[in-house]
Amino acid sequence: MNTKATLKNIASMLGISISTVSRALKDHPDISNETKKKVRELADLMDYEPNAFAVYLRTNESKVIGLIVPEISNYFYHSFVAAVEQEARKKGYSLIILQSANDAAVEEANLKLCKLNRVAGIFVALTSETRDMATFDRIKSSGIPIVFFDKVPEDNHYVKVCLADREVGKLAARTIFDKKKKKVFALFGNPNISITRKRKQGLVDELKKLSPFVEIATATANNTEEAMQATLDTLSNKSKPDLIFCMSDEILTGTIMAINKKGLKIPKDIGVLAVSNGFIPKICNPEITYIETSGAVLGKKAMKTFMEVLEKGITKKMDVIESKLVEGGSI
Amino acid sequence: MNTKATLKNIASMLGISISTVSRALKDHPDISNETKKKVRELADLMDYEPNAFAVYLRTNESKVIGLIVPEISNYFYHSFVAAVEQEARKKGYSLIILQSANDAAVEEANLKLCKLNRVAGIFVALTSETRDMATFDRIKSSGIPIVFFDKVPEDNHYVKVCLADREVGKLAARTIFDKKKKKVFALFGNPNISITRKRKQGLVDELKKLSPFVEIATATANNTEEAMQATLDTLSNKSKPDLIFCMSDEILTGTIMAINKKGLKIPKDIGVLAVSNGFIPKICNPEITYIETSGAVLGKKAMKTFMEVLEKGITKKMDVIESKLVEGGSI
DNA sequence: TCTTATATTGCAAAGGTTTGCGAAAATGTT
DNA sequence: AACATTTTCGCAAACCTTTGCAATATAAGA
Repeated sequence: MNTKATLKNIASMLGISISTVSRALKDHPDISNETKKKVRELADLMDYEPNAFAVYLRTNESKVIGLIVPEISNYFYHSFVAAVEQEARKKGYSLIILQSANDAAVEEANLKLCKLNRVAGIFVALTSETRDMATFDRIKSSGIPIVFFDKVPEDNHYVKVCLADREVGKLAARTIFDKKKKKVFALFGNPNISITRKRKQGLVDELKKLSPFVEIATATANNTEEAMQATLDTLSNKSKPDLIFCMSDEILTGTIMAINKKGLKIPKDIGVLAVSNGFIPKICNPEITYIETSGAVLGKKAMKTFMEVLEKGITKKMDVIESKLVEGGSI
Repeated sequence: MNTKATLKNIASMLGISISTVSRALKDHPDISNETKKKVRELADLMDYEPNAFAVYLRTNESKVIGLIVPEISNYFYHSFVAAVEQEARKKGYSLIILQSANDAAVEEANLKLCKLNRVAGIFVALTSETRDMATFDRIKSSGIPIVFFDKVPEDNHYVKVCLADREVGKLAARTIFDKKKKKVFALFGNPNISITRKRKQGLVDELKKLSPFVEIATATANNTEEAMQATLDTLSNKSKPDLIFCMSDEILTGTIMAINKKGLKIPKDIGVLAVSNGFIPKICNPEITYIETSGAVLGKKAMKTFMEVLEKGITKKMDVIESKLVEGGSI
């Protein structure tokens, strides 16, 4: 390994001072063109890159964003992550990605890690176990902006970017009503998280409002496996529902497996309506009708909000993404 | 914000020197238990965390790993990412995740970013466009270990972790032969990457060896869309194949969509055999028979290899993961 | 020629940590 | 009591960059 490419080495090789080199490289007006040229040439030759750690240490501004999700390998989140990564790069940021494995303790450890890495900001989707927001509050008050997305806290003194969850529920209700379904089995995720409650409320309330004659049964499942089991149970009843509503891709996956296992045909034997980003619905036959929730769109919005927070020092805000119905052939 | 939690502040508050505080916190034998206790208590109280950047600057050892994939939101990779993240955390590392969007230029930019962030090491799955390994070589010779996974370079002077691609092809061939299929349409990904070539070779050669009577046609597709189109074209021929082999989940997705569009039934009208991590095969009806390739397993292996490289300074190595057949009902 | 303004450059401190080495204090040994 | 050991701690340099301010050189003006 040759001499390391540092300001110091460049300076000594050129017989000028470190500060001159530093300024030359950032095109500071104080430096003569001649010197700039010399410096740039040698810097290029040596493949100089400023030491990000030293820069941070001096400027106290890191260009890394922490991103904490319950699980990356999950339907919605990886498209969110992909979008954020892309947007972040455009702004010169990189991403440190952490998974909380739906465990509040791991989530806390991850927060620590973010703090330790002095990230410029943190994006978080809460676990369903998260009760205590104290750590978040501490970090926030230590000056690191936090943007919550998707699984957000209910209090409104945070910066949040999420889906119009209640509207999602309502839209589902209206679809069910329009399609004249009479007996609905609605399957939700973990009841602790706010999006579950909101989607459920939206669905149930709106459905009641639209018609007193639609029967609705609800259940919750924490993962695909449970969703499959719950669906199997329901389908074994003497009086089957005529439509199953699935709150998420995770749930939908389990439901589809169950329906397949039972040998039932969609939509002849049973209808399916899901909330999804569309990937799974589109590989089914017939395609599943779904209410679209795009991780990519949410990701872009989240990054935009983050930049605003950074620039304007906002501490509370709630951005909401609208959803729309995408018709397949499953109802 | 109170006084910042730094060694300096702790030292001055306790009336001792910075070095004593530093050593006390890492349980250095030179320091008396009494002092250690005092220091620890105040440090806890102040919520002290060492400044990672300063530590790095001093020690030249960062605890961040760079991970570059063509796309996160893709079938195989996000489970790989998830696994690596988990293993990395156990070892005290965090992950910076970058996407190369299957663009060699972006890949290069990402490499730069890794270098700039002085990562401890880099995991890379090459894009199908990557021709020039010069940047990789430069980084490697600058002392940053690189572990290639899945889409690896062919030269054997790199550290690689990959699937037994040729074996995957052979296993597919044996399966096809066992199931007595006569007319195979094999759909592969981008022909530039080595795994495509290897899988194809394995399949074609083995099939020839097993029986001269099996007809095989091959095609390539760069994405789901192209795979669907290619499948549609084949299925429109007067003489349909009796089995379609899909090299990856991406391809499989397109093929399934095409089969659905055509209204064909699996396995009655056509058989399907895929290489997959199992997720998509399991939500199909009937479940698709596939040769398993687990991103999670590969991820664990990659992390293990990385630690070896770090500790023993290995510069060339090739780890291979075996695969097995998982029977569904699609053949 | 002397002053004043302008264009260039260098000095040095700061940011927080680690660590080799030397200093001081405590303890042990005759 | 004099010396040797051991225990405990502090000094200061180094890692690399940024930046306010001072310094020097050059050009312009009188």
